[in-house]
Amino acid sequence: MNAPGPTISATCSDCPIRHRAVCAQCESDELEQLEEIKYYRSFEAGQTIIWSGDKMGFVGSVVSGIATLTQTMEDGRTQMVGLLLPSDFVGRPGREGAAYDVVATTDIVMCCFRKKPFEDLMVKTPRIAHRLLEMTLDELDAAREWMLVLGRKTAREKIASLLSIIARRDASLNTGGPSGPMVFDLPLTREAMADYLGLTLETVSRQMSALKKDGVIRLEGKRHVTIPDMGRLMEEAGDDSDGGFLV
Amino acid sequence: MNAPGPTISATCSDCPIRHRAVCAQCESDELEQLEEIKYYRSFEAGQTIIWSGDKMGFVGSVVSGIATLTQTMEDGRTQMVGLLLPSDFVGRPGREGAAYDVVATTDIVMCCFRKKPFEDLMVKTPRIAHRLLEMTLDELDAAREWMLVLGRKTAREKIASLLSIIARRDASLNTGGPSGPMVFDLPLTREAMADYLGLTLETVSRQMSALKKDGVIRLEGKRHVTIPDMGRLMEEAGDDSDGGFLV
DNA sequence: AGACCTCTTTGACCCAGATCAATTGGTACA
DNA sequence: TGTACCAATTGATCTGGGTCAAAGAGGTCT
Repeated sequence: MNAPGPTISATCSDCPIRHRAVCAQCESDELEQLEEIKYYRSFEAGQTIIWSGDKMGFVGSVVSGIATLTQTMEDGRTQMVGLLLPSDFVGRPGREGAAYDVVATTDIVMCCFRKKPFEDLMVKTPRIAHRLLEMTLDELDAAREWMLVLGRKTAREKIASLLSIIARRDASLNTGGPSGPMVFDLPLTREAMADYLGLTLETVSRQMSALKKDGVIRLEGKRHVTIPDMGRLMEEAGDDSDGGFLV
Repeated sequence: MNAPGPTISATCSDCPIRHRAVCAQCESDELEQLEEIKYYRSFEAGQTIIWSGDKMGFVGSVVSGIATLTQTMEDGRTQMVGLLLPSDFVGRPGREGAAYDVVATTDIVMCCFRKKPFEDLMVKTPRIAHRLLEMTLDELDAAREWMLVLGRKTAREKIASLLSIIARRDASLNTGGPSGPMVFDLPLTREAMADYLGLTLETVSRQMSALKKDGVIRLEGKRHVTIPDMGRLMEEAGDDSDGGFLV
């Protein structure tokens, strides 16, 4: 697909692998070993990184950019089943094939580990295995939280839920706490939002307009969003507990 | 809640823990150690086994009966996020609180391990940790498969999807292969089915009647189901690949 | 500047599934 | 044998979101 990304100069110290993904609590010698089998790859917006059913040669995490996990029915209906933001992990150690398409939504850089050596390392260092279990449990929680969104929320609540997730993730990476207005650029087209939420793009557009009219969000251009009152948004989303869900 | 189940005479040899859950590939001395911290509990139909937010003192797997994982919004809307059939595992090693309610749908017997000793054992025996990672990845796949059902399928397809899951799970436990008609008892009320599928109970009832009228299923009484042609049911479900999804 | 993109918004209409309500059937209990 | 209770069915009507169609709003290329 793509040559190891020579375009970026990232070193492990700015690679999110350090603070959120695999080696969060690793000892330095374990980090060392991860370093040795690490490499970078970059993909352009729109490119499919992994096709469902393909065998995956690597695992890794997102350094910059956005990707999505998508499932498609034969007649073309698609449902996004996961959103990969910087520092999120992709891959199924111990599994052969991919279960869904992974598609780059923006230009994206990934920090990869070849699968075989990674699995070997995992066997030798239980700490990495435990960390992976933890990450997988997080993803499972997020997936189940999302099942509630898909199954029971209205279109307006769905949009609000998605915005609040993106806002929180964005904030935790860039700025300080969630006090005061939050500002971010939507990394998704209306169509991608629709695929995530089980809606049509027209409904997404209408509900965005409605939330704007009601002052819940402010929009400059199509993508630049300001959220004056995060609490208000979360009420709209139907989860009043500021409950920590994580995508 | 309940005393360790003296009502059952199960020994580990008939406990599903052996063939599908934690110790599937364990050595005998590891099994030995699991035996030591194992105990049984039983719950009555309708009883809540664990409340969302409670701290959970145990992990375990279902020996007999059915339980569900359920999420509830403040206004009472509920979404079932998982179905626990015999041999399924519950619990989040390394996590404090439960993320959702676990409710016994029928009378149920569980094979439990106290959490602390189980976690200790997990640290000592990487094989158990790996087995857990595998199980969690399975659950994640199932959850994401279900996201497609919730987000993109019609009511009829949803019902067919649920029936085909239950039929396959049931068959793999009781009879031989999936050839010839399949027969089973629905372990869920129409309301529970609705909560699983993001529908109302009336819609579930109507679609069950429609599938019956069209000869896709046969019904005796309210719960006893015969599926004359499994392939037909799977077409109705919208997944034509006989794809292995596992609840 | 104009032609051509792709993404987005908005309007008009329709329908699958929700809602409200009445009826049926089974079974437990007195 | 009646009444009380629950799960399930079925009917009538309403509505949120889908569908189809037309425009607007930035971009980019020549």
